[in-house]
Amino acid sequence: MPELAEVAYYCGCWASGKGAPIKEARINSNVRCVRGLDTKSLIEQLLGRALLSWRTHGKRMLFEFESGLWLGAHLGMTGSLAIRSLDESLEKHDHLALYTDAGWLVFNDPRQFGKLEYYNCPDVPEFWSKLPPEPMIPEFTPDHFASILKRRSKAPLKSLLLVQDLFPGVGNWMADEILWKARIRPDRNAHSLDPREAKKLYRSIRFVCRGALKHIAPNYSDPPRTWLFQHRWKQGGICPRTGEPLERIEVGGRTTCWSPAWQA
DNA sequence: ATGCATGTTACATG
DNA sequence: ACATGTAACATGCA
Repeated sequence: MPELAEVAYYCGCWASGKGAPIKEARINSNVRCVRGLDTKSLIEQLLGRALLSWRTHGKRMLFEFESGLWLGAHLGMTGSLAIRSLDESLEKHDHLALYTDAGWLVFNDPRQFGKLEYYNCPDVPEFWSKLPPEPMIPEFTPDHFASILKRRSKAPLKSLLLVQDLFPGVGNWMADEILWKARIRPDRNAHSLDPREAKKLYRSIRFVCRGALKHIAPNYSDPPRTWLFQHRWKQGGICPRTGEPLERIEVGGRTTCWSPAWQA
């Protein structure tokens, strides 16, 4: 589920727990999400400390707790965050649960492709400030984009858009949305783009990232029906621009939805 | 039962 | 070393 904007939404789900000291911490130490983690130490460190701040970068989330404890989270394919009220019980796959006066802050992930990490440092961990620019910010310039296209000229554009070091936060539905909006076939490669198409693709990336954040991040509402988003998974889905059937193909090992009459 | 899933990565291949 | 492709991971749902 979670891509750029869904991650931003889930990241905010613990907000009402801000400032509330953690009175109890539980971690399922036998799930894939915490493999290699010293869960005993993490639990000890969480106790008594309150959540101070949170931020996202692409599909990553980072939570700051008191006294220089930072909890990193990735939601994988099926992860989510929530607060469970104190009178309801925890749910299956609540792999991390932090008891506070505001409720249980939980990390839930049935498929366990998500990941939790922690860091001890007074300020934001070093690696965080070195992450590549997200597509919607000013630092993601046309020149930066051009250098990506030049360096990775042979991969199908659909695959390229999914590389997190290049387009942090873009996932399967966003990549399809971007290419549909730009009217470019998903199996084209960067080498085949003329300057006009490259410019169109750049603008589409920015439009989709910003639009997703605007529509989805505040309360998980769907983007408008003018987007491919609302049509892409339906059986017999119709392209909102042409009225013709959407098609599904596999590109770079991922299911890809596109509109043959619309994308060239 | 079968096939598939909005993600990442270790490993294989060119 | 670099770019790209494939399998594997663990669970739920149609």
